[in-house]
Amino acid sequence: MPPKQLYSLKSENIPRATIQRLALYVQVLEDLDRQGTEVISSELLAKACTVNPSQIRKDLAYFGEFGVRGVGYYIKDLIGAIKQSLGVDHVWKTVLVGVGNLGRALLNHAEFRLRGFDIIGAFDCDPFKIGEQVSGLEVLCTKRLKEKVHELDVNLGIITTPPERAQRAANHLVEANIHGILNFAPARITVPDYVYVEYVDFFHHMYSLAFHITLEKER
Amino acid sequence: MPPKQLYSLKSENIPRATIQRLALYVQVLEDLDRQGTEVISSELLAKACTVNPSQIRKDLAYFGEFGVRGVGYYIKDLIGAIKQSLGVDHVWKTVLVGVGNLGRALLNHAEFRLRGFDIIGAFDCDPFKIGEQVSGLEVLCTKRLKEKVHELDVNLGIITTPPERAQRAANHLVEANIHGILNFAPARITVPDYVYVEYVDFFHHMYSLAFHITLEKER
DNA sequence: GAGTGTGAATATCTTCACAGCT
DNA sequence: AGCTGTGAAGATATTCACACTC
Repeated sequence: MPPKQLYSLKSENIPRATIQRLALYVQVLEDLDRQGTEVISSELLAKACTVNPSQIRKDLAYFGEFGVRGVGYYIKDLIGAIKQSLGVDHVWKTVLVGVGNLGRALLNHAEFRLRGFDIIGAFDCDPFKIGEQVSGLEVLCTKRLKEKVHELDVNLGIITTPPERAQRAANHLVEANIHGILNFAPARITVPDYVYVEYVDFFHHMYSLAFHITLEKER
Repeated sequence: MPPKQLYSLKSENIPRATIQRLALYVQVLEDLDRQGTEVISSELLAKACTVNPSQIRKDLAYFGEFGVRGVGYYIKDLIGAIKQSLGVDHVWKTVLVGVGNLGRALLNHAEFRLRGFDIIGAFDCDPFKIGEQVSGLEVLCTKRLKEKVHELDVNLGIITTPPERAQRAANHLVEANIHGILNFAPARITVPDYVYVEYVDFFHHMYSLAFHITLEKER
């Protein structure tokens, strides 16, 4: 028998695309909330997200019934419900490996903390960088990652190393018992099954732009 | 009758996922090429990309027949074929709007030029930033974007402004007749149909990590 | 023998359409 | 009357399985 859950997951297999859209809904809903809107229908939210209204209702239905028939969704409640469903209703402690240009930019990116991701450790293997202060954090030697992660009870890791060092960074994170990795390095990494990896690769997006523009031009 | 094409597109409707995977194949293939491998089967490439071998063959089949039965794919040839299919066999001139932490990091990111995306203009509306030199470029006022884009024949735009200024940046890019936009700002933007937009939102990925880890813990 | 290219089968995701609540 | 929640239908994407080629 499965353990009792914090929220009602109606199905085991939630499409990956649904999760991505939920993150989008939160973004758009928080915008609407700031603007003072209190209630919204799936139709209007759909328009703002450029998706189909049924899509939104289906996506939400995986987690529960958050709407009111004849009325729509109370925005504040819905934001709360989605955030709880996604597990972002609390702060996630995060470490970053690779203090290059991109790493620095992310460490200085205030939005991370704002969105519930608190980067509490910065690591690099370059002796010239170790000891440096970046955005209020002292850059530490990657060898000390495991120790620090245990000390501070960290859950997530971000890799911003050059591609050739991404696998080593991943190994350190796995060794430190981190179960979620966001990899910005343009390189595949191999990790055990229980570690979940997300890739952010700008070039894949640039390639996609190039392709679609080329296609359009040829028409 | 459609105009003659540079490469043989077998179908009009190529899945978006296929394009993303092709970019991944190029990445992995270039790695293999650097390591000196000359030929690879769909099975081995599939393993390296963690996808299904038929998937690879199907993806490639949209563009042509690049393999040799009984042998596999010649890596150098395949890289060339995919790059040509995607339209990344030549340099794409690119401008960037929003010279904040992230913008600076991208301007300093040598890999962009290496991968065929040459960022030749940096724009911002902050008078304190205008005139500053970043990675060999003078930061210009966003008002001069149109003029510069025409002068230099630019095709792609990157938005790295704060979310509240993303739409204005997009308007400037559309005005300058740019047809492809990579938007790093965590905000939806509205553009005409003929403009293709790709979104890069770190937080969507962070949310996804949070969700999958939460799910795993509850099991 | 080995491995591609591809139609057919399967799985997955999206949209429709409407019953059911407020 | 209005809008959600959802089974059924439709569209898309992935995988299988094998004919075909080197």
